[in-house]
Amino acid sequence: MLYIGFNRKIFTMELDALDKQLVALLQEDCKKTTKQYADALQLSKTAVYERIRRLERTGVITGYVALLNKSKVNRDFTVMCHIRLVQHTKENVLRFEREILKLEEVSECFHVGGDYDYILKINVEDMKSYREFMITKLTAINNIGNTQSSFVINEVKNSPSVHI
Amino acid sequence: MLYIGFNRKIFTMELDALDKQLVALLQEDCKKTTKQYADALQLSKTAVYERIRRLERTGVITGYVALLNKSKVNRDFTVMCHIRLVQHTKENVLRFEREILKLEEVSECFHVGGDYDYILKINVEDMKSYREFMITKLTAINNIGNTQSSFVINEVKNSPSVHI
DNA sequence: TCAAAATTAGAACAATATTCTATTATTAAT
DNA sequence: ATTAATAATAGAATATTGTTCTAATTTTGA
Repeated sequence: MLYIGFNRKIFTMELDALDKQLVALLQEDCKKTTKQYADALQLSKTAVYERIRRLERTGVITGYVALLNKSKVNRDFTVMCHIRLVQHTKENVLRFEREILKLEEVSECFHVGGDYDYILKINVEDMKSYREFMITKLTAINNIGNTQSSFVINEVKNSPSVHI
Repeated sequence: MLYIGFNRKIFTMELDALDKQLVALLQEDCKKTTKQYADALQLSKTAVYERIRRLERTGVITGYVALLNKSKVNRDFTVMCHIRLVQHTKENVLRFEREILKLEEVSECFHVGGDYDYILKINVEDMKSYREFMITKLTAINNIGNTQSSFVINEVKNSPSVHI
């Protein structure tokens, strides 16, 4: 697979069945010992070690992070916020996205097609702090047309991993 | 902070400034050495080691995972799918959520208030596979009223971490 | 103010990651 | 199909880091 262009993917690394199994395990828990992954895959420590290094080197694995229980840190009030811009000039779009990146309450932000222009996931402590966030930070950004907030009643599933 | 009830949080663990710094570091990169975190926090290895263990033991940290570059594994076609149910009986809701949990293409699913009942994040290879997913898996679930798919044009921000 | 409990530092030890060498398997060209 | 070159693997050797231990220090609560 070959793409032309600047900063685009040049090729898709071929992952064999063992790589896929390994990636699945690492997406579940990246803190097991090499030996544990090796036993699961019926390979030697070295084989697994080299495969992980290759996945890192080729950019398949981008990092390793700790996950938190949001309720334990008082950030379990989640809102999906839909935003419509007034005007879609390139400058407006870029400036909006730049401003959003500064907001620590926003954990996800997607530019989408359809009814609204952006869908954001926002994590705060409670409704009061959401209101505060809205009036002092979000709507302070220029060029926002209107917003629609969908409050999360229940997190059915929330995983950073992708099935391959 | 104290709550009454079954399966609710009993107390919120008090995190001091060092804990918060540490959690922030671990959410960025959980594979550094204890010594590296210790240097950053101006603490000894043991102090950091014990703090991490406590964060794990008290459930603040729920796990450690590898993050992937979705484009490298051909799962960079992302769709935010809004779903309305026909009927909201308890059984219908539970059955719907149970079915959603089985779908590996769905990485996030939130039960929300507002215009729609559920907002899903779906990761597949391309539009063709999304169509396939829609007609064979998603709409095969009973009790779905209608859906609205917002295709992601650009991921402005997509992080599993929360700012505390 | 004092005793009890928790936190921390530094050393000692155990476990694991990483490197090295040799062997085996895979690939690509003839 | 054969062979040379390359890549992947296993097992041993080494280096690094995680984990435990002990003592000292700080914090907490009466």
